[in-house]
Amino acid sequence: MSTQLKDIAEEMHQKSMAARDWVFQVIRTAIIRGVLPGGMPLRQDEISAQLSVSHIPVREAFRQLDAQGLVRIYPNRGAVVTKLSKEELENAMDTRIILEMGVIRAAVPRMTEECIEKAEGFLAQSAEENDPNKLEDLNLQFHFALYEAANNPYILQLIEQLHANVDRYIRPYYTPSEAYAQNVGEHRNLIEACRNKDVEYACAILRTHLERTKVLSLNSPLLAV
Amino acid sequence: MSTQLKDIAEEMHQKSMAARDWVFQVIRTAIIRGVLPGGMPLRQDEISAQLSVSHIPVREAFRQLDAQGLVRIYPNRGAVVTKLSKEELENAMDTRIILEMGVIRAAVPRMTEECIEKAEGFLAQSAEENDPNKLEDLNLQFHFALYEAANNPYILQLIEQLHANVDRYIRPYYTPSEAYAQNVGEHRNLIEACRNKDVEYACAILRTHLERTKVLSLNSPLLAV
DNA sequence: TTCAATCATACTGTATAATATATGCCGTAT
DNA sequence: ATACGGCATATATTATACAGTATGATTGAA
Repeated sequence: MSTQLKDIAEEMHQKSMAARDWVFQVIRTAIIRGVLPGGMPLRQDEISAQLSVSHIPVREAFRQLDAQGLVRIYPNRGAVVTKLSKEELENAMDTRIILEMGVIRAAVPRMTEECIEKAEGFLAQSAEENDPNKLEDLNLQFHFALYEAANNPYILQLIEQLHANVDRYIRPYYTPSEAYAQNVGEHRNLIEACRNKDVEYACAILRTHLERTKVLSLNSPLLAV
Repeated sequence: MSTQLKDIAEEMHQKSMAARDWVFQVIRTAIIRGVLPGGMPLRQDEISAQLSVSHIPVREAFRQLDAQGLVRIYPNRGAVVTKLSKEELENAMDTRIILEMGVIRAAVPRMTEECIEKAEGFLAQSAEENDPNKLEDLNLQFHFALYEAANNPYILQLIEQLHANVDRYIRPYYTPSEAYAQNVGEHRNLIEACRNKDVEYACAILRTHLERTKVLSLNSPLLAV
């Protein structure tokens, strides 16, 4: 685990970034990718030693991670990587469906050809990609390219945050498979509906897509008992 | 301002609570109530002196407040109470509408008589209350009593967080007035729709209610230019 | 007036220490 | 055997002091 965390640390090492933000991003990425598994205790001294910072920025990073639901801080006992129960994941996915259905409804009427072509670009890239991490990123970028037309940064940020919480349980399915192929087909249909400004059809496709993703994710072995 | 912040500090000082959580709640309440107005810089030394803690828990509280959108941290410059622009408030209110419409749709079919009576209780209390702060709390409790039937704590927490962000701009209207009387009427209708398990009617009432609140809030003089 | 150097202020992070709390162990009492 | 209360240890939490640094304002000269 130690070496993997440091790898991510190297990868995240941008210039002119405050230590706390850097620590935050390193841990966040590690959690999303599953490098730090759900239920794992994060000891501040250990993290601060591994990342060569003091425990102060680590505490602040924990605090922000807690606010975003990626870790949970137990008072006087430290931070633990969040491990969702089946009910909690179901709640999160239901919330995600509500948000994404709401945003697509607002987005379709305002969709420009530029948006659509951007989304098509990500879809094309994902056809040539095999790395599951990259595939998941491309999937997210595809959806967000469409959602951006809604012109509501606030809700996009909520969706992104929600995505970070459930990604771990979906990621295993983002690999060449029957389920994945079905995803690609749905994405193509979604683009066509957007291009035709067919709000109801776009909503129907997206709902089917998200409901299927929800069912898949609920079978994840990573869920808490 | 100093004295008022200390008043809230006293009020919040209940059971043994970690300093950071205490600081967080004090500042959060002060912001929601408008005691700390939008745009006001929060200097960590000043806050820590006023609340008799060191700057460490204050920084952590700032971090959490930032994650919840109540303050914005400018790197190396400190925290400033968030002041929404008209566009940002509109985005937040649109998001709120999407979330609350989604949750009421899930809640109505599962609504028990117990839920409804609980909501009616809050409604009755608000008829005898004049303090705007208390009225706003009762309003929130009324809505949440109904939403709880959806059995989705995750989305409730999102709605609560969103509410904390927009409350300031709505609070001025929670005072005996024509607009407020209209609110009460809408609330009564909403309860009847819930009792009849009339999902579509409940959604329609709530949408009207929220859209009206949105329009009202957009007239707030507290908005950023 | 304009631009650049300087300065003051406050944030950011480190190091260290003191305090508080949780947990497990052990012994005693019921 | 179980329950309760101390005790030791590990860790979190906070305080304090201090060094480093970014930012905005000010100053002063061209």
